[in-house]
Amino acid sequence: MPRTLIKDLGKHIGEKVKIAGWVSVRRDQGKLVFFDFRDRSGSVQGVVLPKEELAMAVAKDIRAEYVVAVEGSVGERPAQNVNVGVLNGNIELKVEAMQVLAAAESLPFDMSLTGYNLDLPTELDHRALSLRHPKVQAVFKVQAVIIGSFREFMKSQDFFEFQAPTITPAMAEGGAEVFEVSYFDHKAYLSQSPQLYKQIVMTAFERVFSVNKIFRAEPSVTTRHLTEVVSLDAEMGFIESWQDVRDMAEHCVRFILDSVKTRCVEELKLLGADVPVMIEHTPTISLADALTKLGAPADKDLNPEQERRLCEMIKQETGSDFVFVYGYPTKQKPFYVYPQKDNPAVNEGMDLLCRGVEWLSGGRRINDYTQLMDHVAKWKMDPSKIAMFLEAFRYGAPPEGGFALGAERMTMQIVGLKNIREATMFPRDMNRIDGLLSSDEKKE
RNA sequence: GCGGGCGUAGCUCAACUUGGUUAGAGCACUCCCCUGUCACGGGAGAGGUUGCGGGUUCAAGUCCCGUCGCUCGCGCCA
Repeated sequence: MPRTLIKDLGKHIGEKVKIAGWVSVRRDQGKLVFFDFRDRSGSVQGVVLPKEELAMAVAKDIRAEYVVAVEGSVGERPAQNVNVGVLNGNIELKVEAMQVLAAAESLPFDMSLTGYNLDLPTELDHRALSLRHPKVQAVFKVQAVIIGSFREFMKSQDFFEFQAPTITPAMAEGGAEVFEVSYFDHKAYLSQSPQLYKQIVMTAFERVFSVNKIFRAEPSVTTRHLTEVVSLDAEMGFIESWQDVRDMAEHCVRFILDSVKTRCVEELKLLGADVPVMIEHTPTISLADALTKLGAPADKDLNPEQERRLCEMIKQETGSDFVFVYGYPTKQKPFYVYPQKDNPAVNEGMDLLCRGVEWLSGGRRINDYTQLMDHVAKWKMDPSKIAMFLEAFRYGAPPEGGFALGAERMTMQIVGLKNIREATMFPRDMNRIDGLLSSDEKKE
């Protein structure tokens, strides 16, 4: 008999079916035994009646997370036992035969829907198991929709998808620390950003995007930093100003939020998620104005506490959970960021903040080769280390800009998690690569 | 790197403030009971070097010092 998916059982009332999946829980009533069965499509209650002696004999030994194949008939539940508003709440599988496909040892923690409550280190130490919990699965289903709808949106805007390299030479883009790789007889580095590559590819394909892992060797242990993250990158030519980049970024984020709201209804409900509000025109404020608003010294960047306060103020004034901040000190940002024409000390870089956390950064880039070389010199960079990048601009590059989104940070904030590690299936940080590094031997 | 918090059963937590018989509970586990349960219910049982080391004391899970680990905040970082 072919396998029927659990979500389709409602179409087979009165029929004999076969399902296969995991046992979420057994409720033993003595003469009656109930199960919740689960497969990739959903859950259903099974009941083993006393007359099914063979099935009952098997059922008595089955515990949570056993993998089973079950044959039986789909029946409507007695009226008083219907669960309204739940998948298969009106039906149950009357078990006639059960086969154990794989046994499971007793679980190291409470996997029940109501009792699941783990400290983060325990959740991560047992990732293979915690990944089976509906609430954990919901987080990663939302994340898959975020990344998928980023792709969908960029393609709808005629952006070309390319694969950025992970192994890079020493480009010294400045900023973040990089991981060194032993590369045959040489040193190479893990990419901390596809920035220069996406600009190169832009000069050939005009509008480009990439979805790839980036790596940062920062000694940061915070609730919003990882050493390995998914970066959603976009770059576009023929802009007139940085506002064109902002508008594209805003449409992109709006599309992603709308996709999640329509495609992840059950997941958001299960997680009790409060999706951030994006209003018609996202408030946009210069860094200088933001600092004035906060009563902060004029020459600094926003610290985390100020980012939170700014977001709270904007939320109160406009109802928006998002705010664009633009115009950063030119010297404090990478060499490729475009300085304002009338005030070159300030650039056309921008960030998108949401509820105190940075979701996106981007802006306009320098496309004029002479100006670029001038910055390379001022930033004391070695042109031979970024020769490929410079070549793209030496031979004609349009006015351009782009942005990058952090997929894990978006996931974290959309579903309302406190720690980015919960929004990452296999998080890497200073203390952990799957297991805790402190339990390994240190390298000499 | 700096500062705070925490470390008790497989998991989540009590007991610590004010040191005092045998360190408790829920879930999980083992056994028993239950014909309509809703990630059940009832009964019994097993499960602990209180992270580790030292100190104070008649007596330390509890107070002190050290150490290791985790965690939160800052810094760094986008």
